[in-house]
Amino acid sequence: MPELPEVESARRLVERHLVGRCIVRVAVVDDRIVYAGVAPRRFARVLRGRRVEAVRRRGKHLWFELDRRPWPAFHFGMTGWFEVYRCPADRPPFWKVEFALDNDTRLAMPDARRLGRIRLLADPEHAPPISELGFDPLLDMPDAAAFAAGLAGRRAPIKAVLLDQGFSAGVGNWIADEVLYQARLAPRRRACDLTTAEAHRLRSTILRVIHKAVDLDADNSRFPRAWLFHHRWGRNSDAATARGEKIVHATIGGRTTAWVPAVQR
DNA sequence: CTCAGTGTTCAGTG
DNA sequence: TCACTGAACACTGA
Repeated sequence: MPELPEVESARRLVERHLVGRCIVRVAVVDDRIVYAGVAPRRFARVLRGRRVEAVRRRGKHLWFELDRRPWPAFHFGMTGWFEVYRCPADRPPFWKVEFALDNDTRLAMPDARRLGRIRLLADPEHAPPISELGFDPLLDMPDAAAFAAGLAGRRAPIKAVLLDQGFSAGVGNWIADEVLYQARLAPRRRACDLTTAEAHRLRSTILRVIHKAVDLDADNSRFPRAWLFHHRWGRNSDAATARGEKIVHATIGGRTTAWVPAVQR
């Protein structure tokens, strides 16, 4: 599920259903991996009875503002997400936490692979890991000059830099590939070797792709057909874009990378 | 049975 | 110290 658009979609879901409501019960599972730095039982005890005042996001991290600190913070890893329902029987498999609200609504976070994290922090925005994030393209994208300056100090492949959450928070594997395809940049190019014009093109492409995905509520079935997204999955050798361009798969920045050599330079 | 995967962290290297 | 790379983490589904 979780890159910036999916997490923003989850944020809006929770905002619709939880803001202004009180948490009457918190159910937890005893999972010391997903719960990071807090015992699940304490997490439940501290949050019961609190009122939700706002839901915030930065990069792939999301947290609740409550009427009293500390506040819960969530990261979805690869397989986490939020589900809202009313009937207790609809509690999803692999759930890690379930909040019951004062209007019979329930919110659960399932995470099959357990790479997600649930924290309890006095000030999530100003504590690691959120405080160590770089810019968020939706919240505080730097201007063109500052963006180019950021790339100039990096010798790693541009793909690896985009994946670095300390550079661009919220960009994950498919967004990085999509943006490089649409900006016509080869993923192995060193970030510091991009020209000013290429850096500016990359910056505006990041904005365009992320805004579009968010506008579509991260529903990938509605992403434009011309996007690489629909054609990149599976490392099959006959993969091609909608325009018939050959897609190549490689490992760059430690992740599977799909790109189109005929278009990306 | 094997392996890849919409992610992050940390040890090791230069 | 910094930047970067690759393995580890943990588990499902193809």
